[in-house]
Amino acid sequence: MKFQLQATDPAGKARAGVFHTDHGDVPTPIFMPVGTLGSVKGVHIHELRDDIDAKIILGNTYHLYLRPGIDILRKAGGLHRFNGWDRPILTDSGGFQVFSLSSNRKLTEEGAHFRSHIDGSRHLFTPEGVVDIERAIGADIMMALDECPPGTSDYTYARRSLDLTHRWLDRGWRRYKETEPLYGYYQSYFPIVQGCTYPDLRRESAMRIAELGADGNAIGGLAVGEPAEVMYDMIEVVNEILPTDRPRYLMGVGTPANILEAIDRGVDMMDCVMPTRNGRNGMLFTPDGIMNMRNKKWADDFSPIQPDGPSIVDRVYTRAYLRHLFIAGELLAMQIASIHNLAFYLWLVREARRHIIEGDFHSWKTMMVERVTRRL
RNA sequence: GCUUCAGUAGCUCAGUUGGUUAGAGCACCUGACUGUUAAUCAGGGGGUCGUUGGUUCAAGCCCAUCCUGAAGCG
Repeated sequence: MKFQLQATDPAGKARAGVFHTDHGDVPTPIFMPVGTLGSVKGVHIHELRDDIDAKIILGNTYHLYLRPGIDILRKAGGLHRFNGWDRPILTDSGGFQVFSLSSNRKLTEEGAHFRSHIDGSRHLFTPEGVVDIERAIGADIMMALDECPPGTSDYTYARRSLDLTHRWLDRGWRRYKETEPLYGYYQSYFPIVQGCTYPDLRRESAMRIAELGADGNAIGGLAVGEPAEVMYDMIEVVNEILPTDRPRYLMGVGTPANILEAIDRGVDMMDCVMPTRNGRNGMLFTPDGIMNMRNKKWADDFSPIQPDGPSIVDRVYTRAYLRHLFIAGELLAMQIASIHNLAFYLWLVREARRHIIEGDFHSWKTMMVERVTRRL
């Protein structure tokens, strides 16, 4: 059994559990820092493990395939040996990159044809090929190749896209079952629910995905422009159907409030670039609200970033100093902000888990959502 | 003292044969960012165009004057 459910919130659908991997256990709910190219931007492994206490990080198939390339990752013995991270790694399939970032791509039944954003070279991602790449990367959790359609897609497009994603899923799943890990440890394969903002498509997709019996199931195609309430509705629709004895992974979400609302609706895993990207751009997430560290009001605030914060950076650096570093364009500003934000996100899900186990998650969540959305 | 060149936004500078509310980059202030092509992107405030006078329908631009700075010559 890969996943153990430990507690369910009596007032909602929030769950606490543990996902077991050969690189260690992941307590859920969990937030997973994004490390697209095999590095969480601006954050050392030491900080990630010992200060932030991240339990699992992401890598990206598209980016790692283009650079450094699969040969290098095979020679290295997988991404864990390459980047020094000895805890679990999840790889996104690259579907999101191919579809939302590359303007020069074409979809066929076979797969996704695209051109490298680095040198313009032509490539083809098939569901089978992506499994092979993820085997070479050595991810503990491999994501299926899907199409992530725009949030504005009409029903006809959403219908066609979903059917293709399902056919691709069958092919990827078959390849997954036919192949073995390269480095001696187990790898899971997570399918992804799509269906845009159409409840019937979401239900159909969730049923199709549930039938596979994968170690975990993902919800994709959300937070792509639709209102948050619509996203929450789609999560509810899908989680009515996805099995309760497997973790549910909401891809690419989100703000601290999004994360709490998702957990409240039975989501167990999440990832997002927000804590690192927004951190690099001067935004800090805290239990008391959002701070833009470039704002003048912090110029002479010599109090710590967050006096009782979970990270060392919260306690040793002042707000005035951090603002100075941002205004001066110092690298350290981005490092401090990234570490702070990730430490906060990990603290938030640890607290969520604690409250689920203690049985008062729902009321705690309501209070926290109000707090974390304030502007400081 | 003479000659030449230069004075336009906080800084460095554009500014056509004179022709609408004088522009850029940086800086400053403020937003945005959701399975990372992002130390990125967007917006805003800010100018008696060195001074005074003249020519002209109209002057940052032409003429004179003075002020300031740089270079060269005595």
